[in-house]
Amino acid sequence: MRYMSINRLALCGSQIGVLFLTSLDLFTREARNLGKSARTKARLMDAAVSVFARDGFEAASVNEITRAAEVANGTFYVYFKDKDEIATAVAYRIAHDVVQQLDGAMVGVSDAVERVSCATRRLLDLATSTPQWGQALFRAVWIYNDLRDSVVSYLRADLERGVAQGVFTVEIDDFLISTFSAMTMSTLFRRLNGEAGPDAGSRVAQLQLRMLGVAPDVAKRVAFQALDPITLTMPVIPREMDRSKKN
Amino acid sequence: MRYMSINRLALCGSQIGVLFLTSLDLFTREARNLGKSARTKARLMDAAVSVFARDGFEAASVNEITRAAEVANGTFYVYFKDKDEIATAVAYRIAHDVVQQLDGAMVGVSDAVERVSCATRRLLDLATSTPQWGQALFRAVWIYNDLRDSVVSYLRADLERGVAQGVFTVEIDDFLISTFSAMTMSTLFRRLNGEAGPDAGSRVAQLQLRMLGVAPDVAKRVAFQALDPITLTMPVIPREMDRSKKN
DNA sequence: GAATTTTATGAGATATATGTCAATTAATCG
DNA sequence: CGATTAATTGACATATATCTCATAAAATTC
Repeated sequence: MRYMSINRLALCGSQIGVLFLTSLDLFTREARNLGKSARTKARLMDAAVSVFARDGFEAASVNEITRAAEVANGTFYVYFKDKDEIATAVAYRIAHDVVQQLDGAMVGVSDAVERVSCATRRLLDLATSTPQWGQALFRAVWIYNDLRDSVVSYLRADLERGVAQGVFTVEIDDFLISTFSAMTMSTLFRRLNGEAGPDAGSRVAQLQLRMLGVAPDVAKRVAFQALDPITLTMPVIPREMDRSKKN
Repeated sequence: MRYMSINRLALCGSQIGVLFLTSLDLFTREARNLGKSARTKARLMDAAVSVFARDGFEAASVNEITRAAEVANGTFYVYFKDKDEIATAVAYRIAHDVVQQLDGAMVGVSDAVERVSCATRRLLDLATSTPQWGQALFRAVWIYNDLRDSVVSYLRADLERGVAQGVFTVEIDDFLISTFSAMTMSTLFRRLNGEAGPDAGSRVAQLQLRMLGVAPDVAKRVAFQALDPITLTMPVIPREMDRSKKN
């Protein structure tokens, strides 16, 4: 599955740097050196990502998750109170990874117009490179408001920077952020459903820049310019991951 | 509930004309002169609107619908095969009403910029004036693609008109339509959740116009100008509504 | 390797949803 | 009014989901 990124790279020649969100069994891998209980919990979380991506949060059932994780039904309740608890656990973790990767991908970019455009494009590339996680992110963002807020926190800063630089001529507030995000998320949705191609990121970035007040020719140039190679793409460092779980 | 429109009118003084989507028990009223079976079916559909709006399509159950309609569980299955069938029935009807009302509200407007702005603003006013129907519309649009297409069919025409007039400098295709719609729907969502005020329609229309290539000052003026009074706001005419139901 | 602690299991109690149908009630008609 | 047709009912069979808990298995400790 990770190899999809490579394929996409071949299709979209201009793109040299690629962000890796995570492999499908990230949690399991991270926990491979930890105790047994941590490993089981990790398998459940990986399974939850798959099931949420396939069925959505609503339709997903604990049974499906335990079946996917190949553990007994009762095992689930050893580690999580209910479906919501595991949902928040994986959703927040995905958001955390996304923010971290995006931050890392933009260390060298200082121009507000470029930053805003890059963020949108890279978020889309990232979420599309591992569709399961992309789906989970998409669904989670609709449900958890504070999670959405954390994902867009850097966005607000970039938008305000642009206003300060005089390149954005629009009032920055919750309404704008929300509309901006909706454009990105709608594109992610279409991208994941195969209704939009690899240039969707650039197209929506272009529209967003125009909306913000960037001149059409500049918007086009920046949104479609080749992305710089990623400087740091080191895999996520395995972390402790709260092994004491008996609440 | 219908009186909310009046309150909103008071808050937003510039608005003289108001579109009425429908009252909460539209189907029942329409069927009041029809046979008993048509009336029962209508009660179920009104109940379905309430339940879908409250719980969403996924979480809604047939039991909840029959309870709201004050009929026995078995009665439901006399009129509908399952939840999906009643869902499509009410969803398509709402979309039909919306399109009809919007068309009527824009008979006098010929300028593409004004038409696009008006459509967004009036759709939002319409859907917000009867929140239950607005919620149902919002959820339905996510689920039924062809329904969304029908709601935005007039939009595509207006956008192409604007390109022909030289006021929109953007490529009109499915991607643009979808992004444009996402902006409107996101605003509807926030409006229904109380996260955005009555000016949200104008604000999003302004952003949309900028995105399409309209100069910022023009976009602002058109999006925030007072809406013309509605010329025709006659209530929906009670119609036959397929009384022969034995499939 | 026996004792102890940790982890996993799956049957089962509880709940809720779907869809059917024989029986009942209401409406209509001659 | 009695007969016939239309409409409604709610119990029931079926299915699926949640969460618990006594028991079993596995891992760890001494």
